[in-house]
Amino acid sequence: MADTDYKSTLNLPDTPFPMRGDLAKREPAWIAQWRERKLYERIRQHSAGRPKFILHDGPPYANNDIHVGHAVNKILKDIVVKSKTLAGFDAPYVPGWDCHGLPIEHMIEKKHGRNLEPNKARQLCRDYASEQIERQKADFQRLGILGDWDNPYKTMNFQTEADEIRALGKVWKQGLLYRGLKPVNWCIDCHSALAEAEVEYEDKNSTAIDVGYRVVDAVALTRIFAVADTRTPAFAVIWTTTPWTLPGSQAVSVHPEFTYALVDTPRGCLILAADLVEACLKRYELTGTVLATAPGKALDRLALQHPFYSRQVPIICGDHVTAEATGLVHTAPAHGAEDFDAGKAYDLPLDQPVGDDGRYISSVELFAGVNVRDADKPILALLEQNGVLIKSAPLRHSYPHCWRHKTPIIFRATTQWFIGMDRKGIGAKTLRESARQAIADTTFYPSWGRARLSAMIEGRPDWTLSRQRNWGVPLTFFLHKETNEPHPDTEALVEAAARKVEQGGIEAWFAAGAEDFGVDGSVYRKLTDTVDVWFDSGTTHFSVLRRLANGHHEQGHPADLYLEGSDQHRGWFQSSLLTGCAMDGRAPYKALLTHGFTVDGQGRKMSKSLGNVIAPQKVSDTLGAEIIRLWVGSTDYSGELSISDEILKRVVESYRRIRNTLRFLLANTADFDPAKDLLPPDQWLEIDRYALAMTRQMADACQADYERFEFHFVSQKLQAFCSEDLGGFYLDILKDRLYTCGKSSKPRRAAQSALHHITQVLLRLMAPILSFTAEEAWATLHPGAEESIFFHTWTDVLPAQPDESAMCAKWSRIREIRAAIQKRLEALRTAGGIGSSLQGEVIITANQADAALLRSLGADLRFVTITSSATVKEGATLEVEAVASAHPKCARCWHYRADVGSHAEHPHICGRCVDNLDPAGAGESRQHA
RNA sequence: UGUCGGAUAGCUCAGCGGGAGAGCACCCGGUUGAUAACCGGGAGGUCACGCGUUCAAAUCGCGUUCCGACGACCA
Repeated sequence: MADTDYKSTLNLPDTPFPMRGDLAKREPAWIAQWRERKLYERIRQHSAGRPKFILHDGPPYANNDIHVGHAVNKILKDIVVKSKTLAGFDAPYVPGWDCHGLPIEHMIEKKHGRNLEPNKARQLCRDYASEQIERQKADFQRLGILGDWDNPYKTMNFQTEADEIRALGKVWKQGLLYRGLKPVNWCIDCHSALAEAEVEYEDKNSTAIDVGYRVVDAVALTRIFAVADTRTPAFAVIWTTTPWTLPGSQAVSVHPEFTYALVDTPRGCLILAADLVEACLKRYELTGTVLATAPGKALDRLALQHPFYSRQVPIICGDHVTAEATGLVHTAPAHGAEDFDAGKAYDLPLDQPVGDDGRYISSVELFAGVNVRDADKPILALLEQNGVLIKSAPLRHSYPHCWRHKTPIIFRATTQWFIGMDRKGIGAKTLRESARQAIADTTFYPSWGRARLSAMIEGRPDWTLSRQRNWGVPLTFFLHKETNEPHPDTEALVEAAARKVEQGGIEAWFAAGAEDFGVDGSVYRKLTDTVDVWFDSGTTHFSVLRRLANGHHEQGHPADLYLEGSDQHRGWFQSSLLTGCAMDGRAPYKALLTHGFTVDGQGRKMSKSLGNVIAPQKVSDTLGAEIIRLWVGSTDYSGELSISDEILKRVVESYRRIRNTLRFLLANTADFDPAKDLLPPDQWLEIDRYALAMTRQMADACQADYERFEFHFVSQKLQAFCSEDLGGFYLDILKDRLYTCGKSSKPRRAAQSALHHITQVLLRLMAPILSFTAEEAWATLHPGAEESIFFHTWTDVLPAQPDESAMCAKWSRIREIRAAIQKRLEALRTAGGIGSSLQGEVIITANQADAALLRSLGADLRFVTITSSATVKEGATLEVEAVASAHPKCARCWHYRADVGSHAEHPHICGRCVDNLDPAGAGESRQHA
């Protein structure tokens, strides 16, 4: 036989599983196949009857295409659901969408104008939301997210709208809902009140002004300050950054405990907080002398002249006044929460000078029709003209903005519906108290989420629930036209409204008249307000989770997990908590998991102007969705998630390693039929059993990582396992046995048995993250079958071995010694002594224990070291001698052996190859490696 | 301005009181029977900075800087 012919006698790897994934091109076909074969439904069937794990989807808002943040969120959810499925749970996933609310209504207004007939507007909103949902849905599915995509929940489904009305009824029944007049966050562009969750702080340029309110009663002033006379007019000086609130000014507040000074200046006598006199005078560029001081409470009710109206306003006392600026605060009850409270205490008029559109109403002298945004200039001019503008200066400060419009909001007193935080509800506890308890009963991943949510609940004001908009679920109440009291049959009427909405959607409520509910329309009026859209998603635990087996879904309540970005502590986590506590006295979730936001490689936010935006659609189309999945799965999401082209490139490299390891496993078990060829571990070689032990430990650790939702540890472990334990050790050593031993020989079948188990475990462990690849490999293992990795669990795969820990200890030491050997061989190689390590022979000197360890491997030691000969000597310290073999190279197994040529029939191969080639013989015998 | 979180190799991340690590990238070499793969070796970090506690600190404490989240600054 010629040298080259021996190659055909080897068992070389063979598999259709390609080395390159070609992911971007092939993934869509997988997704199509999953849909056709109804993979999600079939997983449901396979997991029927198992304990449930309910991840309740936080609904993304049905507007705009998805960005990386969406991708991160959905992929994390998908990893959770899939890992729970593999862990032996029945873990359904029903994606949802948040459909009502201003942003959509605004889009429609932009497109079709503001004066649409309300029902027409609602129809357009509905259609628009549906379109957006379809776009987002396609992108989510493209990421490999498995779920009930044909039956998602939408907050605009009639059923869901109706159930939200029922939820509202429940909150009302608990006595937590009330109607009240008070200043709320108001967005001029929205024409609507905003909830806390819709307000964000941004820097704004304002004009900060110091305004003098002339003291009307000079006699009273001299009495208060115990001075003889103030020859000049006296002014109480206030400082404000919102000149537009001055038309609403009804008082000037001082702190009762502060000391105030009467300061004689060229501008007249100024009343300022004593501690701030110096700073103020400097700011005003004035000189002055303090004539006298008096406590704030002595100024109480001193009459002042409004800076440009004829009315007089009093000085009042309030603890909200701080020792800043002048120490006096102008007070407009319609424009601030504290002002409102102070106004209430002093029975001040609650005039509302600003209308819905942000313009002063017609009764406002001098400024009727002026938008508050344009009011600074005329007001300043007027103050100047009246000689009461003491100072004005631009100021850049942080100011509340509408989170949708990014425009500054105003405070404006309006009549709204609120959910009271401190009203007694279930169990005679206030909502705040229930929420506090519910937070204590919730598990947080990571743990600091608890402190964050608590702090928010402690500090938050009542929930402003009503909106004066069209595209939202209505507050289905009837109020008495004179008393504004709700109808006595409110509970029944809410249910009647819910039924109507169940049939015809929210449109049905708006279309109906009071008489349609048997209510006397001459006495009661039907509300047309809608609820804050946060109430929609905040009640999905009721409208979606509670709807057991009624719709397409059978879900559970409370949910096991809510998983959202950290912004949802003030959003969905909180709105759901409050409605849960209001309705059930508990949170609708058992645990909360939160992830950070996505930033670029330098830690900067993604923005179009920076050009650092990474679109998930683009990554899917170039590198493949699998790469985004692996990126998510290998990032610590508790902080920020960095993504950039370079980072993605690294992820691709890391993916290749795992994929190729898989390919090797598949290629070397292609001829292996576990039904016929699988050997039990006690018939394996020692190193195979060690490989099994390693795999088991790795699997245990990964499963624990999944359990704690720490997926990046899983990715890290899989990567390290493939590289170090398999590629760099076990598989490298195994090649000789797999290739050169008889195809069906016991040593080879033992190796394949181990590889079979490793493959099974590896695929299960990677499947939640690398779903496309795991399914592709699974299909390779089960050609033509209606199979899926997700029909299986990872709980019962690996046989346990009794001596695992001893075995691992032993082989760890062997690997350490092996590293020393490789170092020595490398030196020999660099010196030109050898090329391949098989060209080398090693003599290992080791202490007694190590020597015993190595000798226990017998003749198989040379296979572990991948040399042609390895012998052991006992000595004091570990030393390795490596030399080039003097023997000829076996043409078949490439080992350099003395017995090459000793068989006449096979003059170019070694003894064991001769044995392995003998069809009648037993083949070579191996015990250890 | 407050609270919390983070700062370890080019990248992603471990380590959390006693040797500074892994994977990927990089350099060198081997192999050509995992081959647009695989194996070996190497280089690369004053573990943000400073001060403390300790026999010993990346690891504990305090402070500083930077980054981030969340509050507040609404009058």
